[in-house]
This record gives sequence, C-alpha cells and structure tokens, in this order.
Amino acid sequence: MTPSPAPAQPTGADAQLPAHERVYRQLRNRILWGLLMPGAPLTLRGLGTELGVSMTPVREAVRRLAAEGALSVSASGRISAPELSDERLEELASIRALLEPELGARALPRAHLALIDRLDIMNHRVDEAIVKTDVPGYIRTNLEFHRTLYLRAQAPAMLALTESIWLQAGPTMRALYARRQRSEATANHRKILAALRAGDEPGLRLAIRADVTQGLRMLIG
Amino acid sequence: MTPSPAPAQPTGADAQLPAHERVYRQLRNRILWGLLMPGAPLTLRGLGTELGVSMTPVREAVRRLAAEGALSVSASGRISAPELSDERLEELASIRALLEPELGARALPRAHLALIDRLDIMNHRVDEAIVKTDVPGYIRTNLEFHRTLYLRAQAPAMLALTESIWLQAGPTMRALYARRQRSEATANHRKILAALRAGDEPGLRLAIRADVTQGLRMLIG
DNA sequence: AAACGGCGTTTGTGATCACAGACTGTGGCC
DNA sequence: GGCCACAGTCTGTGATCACAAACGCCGTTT
Repeated sequence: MTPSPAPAQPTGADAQLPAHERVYRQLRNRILWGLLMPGAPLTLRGLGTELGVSMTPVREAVRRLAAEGALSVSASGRISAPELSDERLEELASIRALLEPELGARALPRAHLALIDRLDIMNHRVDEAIVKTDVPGYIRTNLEFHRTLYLRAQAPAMLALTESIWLQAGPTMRALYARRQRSEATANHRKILAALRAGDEPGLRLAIRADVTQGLRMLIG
Repeated sequence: MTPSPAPAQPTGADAQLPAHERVYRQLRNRILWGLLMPGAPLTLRGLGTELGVSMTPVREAVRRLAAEGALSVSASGRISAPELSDERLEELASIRALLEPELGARALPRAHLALIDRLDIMNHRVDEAIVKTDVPGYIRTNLEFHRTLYLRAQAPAMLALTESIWLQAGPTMRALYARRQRSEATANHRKILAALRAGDEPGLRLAIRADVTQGLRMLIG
C-alpha cells in the first residue's frame, strides 16, 4: 500500500505533535517542493477536512506561513500561494546571492570529508531527479543539498532567513521549472564541492553565487 | 484624560482592522521598542483581556510573531520574549551588517534632498532621546531613521528580513542599552547622511556597517 | 535545611458556533 | 449581446467551551 500524501489520521512520530504543527509542516513542504501552483486558492475548511483537523489549527499554521511570506492572504482574508512579479523574483535571487555565499563561507572551516561525501551523494540524487524530469524531486533534493551544507555554518538565524526565501519562491520556481529544465545545476554543485575540498573560500562564494543566481535569473530573462 | 497605552476599545483608524491585526501591531511595537524584558512571560488570556479581545486573535498574533522570531514559545507552549545568547546576538549583528549596507546602496540613487532633510530631522530626534536617556525612544527613533532610508531601496523582501532581525533583537537591545548609553550613534548617522549627500556608495556602505556593528558589538564585549 | 510529593490553579489546545462580508452564478434589463 | 442586480453559498473572523498538561505553591519527609 502506497503512503497517502495527506493522512487524515496522524501517523508515526507526528502523532504526538500538536495539530497546528503538523498542518504547518505539511503545508510548508508542499510549498517548498513546488506542489502548489502560484495563485492557487486555499481554504481553512478545505485544508481542515483534508488533514483531519478543525479550522483552528489550520488558521494558526496559515498565519505562520503568511508571516514567512510562504502564503499570501488578500485584504478580504482569502488565502493563496503567492504570485511573484519578476522584480520580486530578482530581489529574492539577490538576497540568496547575499546570504548563501556567507553561509557557505562559514560552513567551510567546519566541513570535514564525511560531510562532503554526503553532499556528493545528495548531488547524485539531484542528477537522478533531473534525468527523470521530476521537478518537485529536483527542487527538494537541490534544497537538501544546500541546507545540509549551510547547517554546518552554525548560523541558525541566517539559515532561517534563507529558508524563508526558498519558501517564498517555492510555487513560482515550480511553475517556471516546469517549462525549462536545468542541467548545469549539478555542474555548479560540483564546483561547490571542489572548492569545499580545496578549502578555497573565494571560489566557494563564487560557485554558490553562480548556482543561486543562474537558477533564478535565467528563468526571468 | 491621558490616552491609555493599551485601549480596550479600538480607537481611530484601527477600528476597522481585524482584531488579530491590532493585537499583532500592538505586540510588535512593544517588542520592537524594547518595552518587553527578555524572558518576560506572556499569556494568551492576559493579553486578551488587556487588549479587549478573546484568546483566538491573540493566538494568531502570537503565532505570527513567533514565526518572525519576535517571540519564543517553549515546548509546552509557554510564550515569552526571547532571551538571546551572545553568539546569537553576534549573528544578528552580522546579518544586519550584510543586509543593511545593501539596502542603503540601493536607496542611494533614489535618495533626493527632501529625503535627506527628513533623515536629518529624524537624527535630531535620536539625539534628543539620547540626552533625555529615553531608551525606548532612542531605539524607536533610531529604527525609524534606518527604516525611512531603506524604504527607498524598493526592496520589500530585504526590508522585511531586516525588520525581522530588529524584532528578534528588540528585547535584548533594550536590556543592554539600559546599562550603557550610546552617543556615537548620531555621529555614525551623520556619516551616513554625508555619504548620501555625496553620492558615495562605498562610504555609505561603510558608514551603515559601522553604525550597525558598533551598536551591537560593543554591548557584548 | 533541602529535596520530594501532591494538589489546586493556570495555561495552551482544539472543536464548535454565530456572524458578516465577499464571491459566484443566474436571471432580468437596457 | 452585454451589463447590472440579486440571491445563495462560501469563507474568514472571533467568542466560547471542554480538556489535558504544566506550573507553582505548600506541606511533609529525610
């Protein structure tokens, strides 16, 4: 039996988590992995029945995600996945170009070989998702790659900001990636890994910056 | 009759805003202006009766602020103003040092004289708050100065991230500023204004960076 | 005197309900 | 044919309530 994408009953380790937390994670993953189309409308009651809870915890989860920019609520309170203008996308890209090289540079002195090997393996997963043209899979594994590296930076606030940016761009990224498929992503990742192995901070900053900006910039132009 | 600091009945323009929005703004300002001590406990019912609403809108506002890092909730759900470690404070300072010079640089080409004059006036207000040793007033006017400049950058996402950092540091800043009072803040601000008038981007970046890092760094060491 | 145990109180959580506003689609009118 | 008005439905909002867990206080014990 295949696992249901949205279990009405809490299963496994999630059983003891508060309902609003489960709803939050569920929605967050959908957004982050590009499973929601930009502008797609959501309703409190709909999400509640779908996830097997009442409106109350759903409201809290939605409010939380809206605060992170992951969802947008209209003046009248309607909830939807955000639609980003090109200027906004460029801004998000330049924020990534600002924060992520810094996170990489901070992770560099703490990145031992075991970590680099794990990143290498993750990069293979990114590759697989690309050849299978599995867009959500590509987005997910790509972000996992970056996140695993940045975790070593020991900078939780900076990482939280960065993930907030990913979240904001999630739905739009998906919609854009559906049109053009990237393959130079793994090339950039290989450059990142090489700089990591060499302990080359300027090279690492450059490689991360290239990876981040190429991904978004070429989707606009 | 003096205006109550926390009106139980919505007054003026706020009357038509949703209750959760009013609660959010009320709490946000208290945090941002350093009116809450780090670790100070808050309760949903307490805030509700104080602000004249039920628990429901308070819960949404608190959840939203917690998502921005402005409040911390324990594993058991207790709400309090966050207590930041020194490492965390340093991290927040370096994030400010990363984002704010960029915001300033983007605002620079759009900063006409009227704006600079307004900033000058605001800087006088900062000065007044300092000589009166009005700590919340100093924090508030100082942030107003920065915010007014950054608004010209036309980078809403970057500004939102920056304000989130201010929010996170709010209570701790207050607790630290209560001990030592800064006076070179206005000197840095004057350097910012001079660079703005001269159209000197590198100088502006440097001045903002100095203003931001001096404020926090010297409170730690 | 310090640590432990127990109980009353306080606190967050989640469900339910009444209500007002917004949206949808349908019909009639110009 | 296109535009507008109206009604029905859907949606978010906020209050209230029952409940379980956590906290704090106080008396007892070692």
